[in-house]
Amino acid sequence: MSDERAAANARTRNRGIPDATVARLPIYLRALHTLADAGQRTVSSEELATVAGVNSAKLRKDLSHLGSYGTRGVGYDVAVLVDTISQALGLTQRWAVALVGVGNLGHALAGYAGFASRGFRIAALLDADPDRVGERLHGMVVRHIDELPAVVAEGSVSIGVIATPANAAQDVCDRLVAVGVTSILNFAPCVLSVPDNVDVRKVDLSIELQILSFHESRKAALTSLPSALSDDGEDEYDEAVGP
Amino acid sequence: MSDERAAANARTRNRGIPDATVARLPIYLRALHTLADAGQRTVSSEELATVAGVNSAKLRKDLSHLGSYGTRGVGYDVAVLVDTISQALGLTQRWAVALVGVGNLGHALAGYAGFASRGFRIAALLDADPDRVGERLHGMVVRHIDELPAVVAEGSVSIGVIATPANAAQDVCDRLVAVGVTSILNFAPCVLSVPDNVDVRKVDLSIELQILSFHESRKAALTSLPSALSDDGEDEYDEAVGP
DNA sequence: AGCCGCTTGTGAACGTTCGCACAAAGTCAA
DNA sequence: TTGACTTTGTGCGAACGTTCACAAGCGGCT
Ligand SMILES: NC(=O)c1ccc[n+]([C@@H]2O[C@H](COP(=O)([O-])OP(=O)(O)OC[C@H]3O[C@@H](n4cnc5c(N)ncnc54)[C@H](O)[C@@H]3O)[C@@H](O)[C@H]2O)c1
Ligand SMILES: NC(=O)c1ccc[n+]([C@@H]2O[C@H](COP(=O)([O-])OP(=O)(O)OC[C@H]3O[C@@H](n4cnc5c(N)ncnc54)[C@H](O)[C@@H]3O)[C@@H](O)[C@H]2O)c1
Repeated sequence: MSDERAAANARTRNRGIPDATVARLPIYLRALHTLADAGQRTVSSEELATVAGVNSAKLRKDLSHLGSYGTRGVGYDVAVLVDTISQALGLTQRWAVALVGVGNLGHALAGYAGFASRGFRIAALLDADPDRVGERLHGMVVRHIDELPAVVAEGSVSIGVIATPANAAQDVCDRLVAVGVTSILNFAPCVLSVPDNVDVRKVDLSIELQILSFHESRKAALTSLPSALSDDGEDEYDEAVGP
Repeated sequence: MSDERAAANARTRNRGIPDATVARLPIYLRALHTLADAGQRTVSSEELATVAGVNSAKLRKDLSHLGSYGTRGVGYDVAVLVDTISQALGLTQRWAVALVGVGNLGHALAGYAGFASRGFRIAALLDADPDRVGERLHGMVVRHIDELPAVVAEGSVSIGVIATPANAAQDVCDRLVAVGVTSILNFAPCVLSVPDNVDVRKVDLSIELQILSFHESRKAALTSLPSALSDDGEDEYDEAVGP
């Protein structure tokens, strides 16, 4: 082994699987399910990479973090890979999710089939509005946010989804954390403050649109200006392009 | 097996502002709006970084890509920074957006105030279902997807949002590209294939949940293992935004 | 004016991610 | 068994991103 350095390096901050890889595993899993449904038994890294929209070397390196499950000259067994990735992502168990905020977005989320088709179960719908509490929705009854402790205890909830307005999100977040939720998915456009042991991920539509806007205006500038737009970050203070 | 490396390969060209920075500019912008609403005139990198949930050195480096707009010993003028970032993101113009797929999610998106409050305008709602076409929704009428060419031409639409089922997404995407849309936000859980000049961003709820699942199961494993309490969580935490 | 404390802007070190290129390891046919 | 062929798994350098640390610059105070 020439892994002295690698071992020392890994020991410094060993997380096992790189973040970038973890973020892609669900994409591979989805692609594999598609292939499995089409009856395909094995798949090469080249083919799977194409379906998943990534480079094949990257795919192989990603999978190598999970172990060595391929067969050289053949490829990967689709079923084995599905199991392996599911295992790595912790999808062998069914996670219970509490959805807080049953407004416009919350209604859509509550009925989203993609929750159940992956290993997630909506354990409860919660809202603060008395008019909403008691509403029947997709076989569930909306309960009051004050019932959160009971709901979490009953359902072994460890994941919370926040779909409230931004000004309520931190309060809801604090309540979730207080009752033991350690993973939060936040749809509200705000930064949440949580303890170190709690993971937060956010989905923000308007951030995505603004990123598209950046590229779009860059493209528009390129079509009208033939010269390359180059910024050397030196002492020149060149104002950005206008519309 | 035609075009797989399309997107990743094309973005090798130097763009001036790093991708990671562009992705954070909207967060800074939101934080700045909050501060401005609270009447604050200037802000230090330390304070703004705290509100935005990032490291202050990172914030300063990000802003330095836009030019030198701070005053040493004082900080940044909030209004100037809002203008500068808005300019950089191309938000000085109002982008027209076409929303395709007015189902559960589409209904929520159509009514989303966050569209308009940033510089985006929903120019049209489109669906393929004859029963949905003609429906009035938030002051707009749902039109048939076949009217897309007319809709795009009328409204100067350059951004498309796809909220159809996954099996229709590629077809809708192709139609959007065919009529000149060059930025697409995709909510369907699938990989879209587009020409090099088209940008695609995706929002995928179930990927986010699966990433949370990974960390959650990692945490569960740690509580039963006595050794090696290394830091696992790597998230954005720190302060929240104001009222 | 001169000093002092504060904050920006950035060089440099470090960490992470990417993708090429290729040896190793397998299949398959004869 | 051998050899042709296919595909994995990974070493490596480059590109990208993050963080530290501090000189340079600014405002205010004496
Ligand atoms: N609608 C969209 O398409 C969309 C898209 C992206 C992001 N978002 C964000 O998602 C969030 C919800 O959006 P929406 O359109 O559903 O808003 P909404 O106003 O329709 O729904 C919000 C719901 O949260 C409930 N609520 C308020 N305070 C609460 C509290 N303290 N505890 C529990 N519930 C509480 C309200 O009673 C309401 O039912 C917002 O932050 C919005 O910015 C919405
Ligand atoms: N509902 C959610 O909370 C949620 C969350 C995340 C992702 N998604 C994804 O968003 C997409 C939409 O979800 P939904 O729950 O709104 O589904 P939905 O079935 O309620 O709505 C889909 C809409 O798309 C329309 N449509 C179908 N084919 C079309 C075509 N070729 N052209 C134009 N319109 C077409 C349908 O008529 C329907 O109105 C799905 O891909 C889903 O996986 C939904």
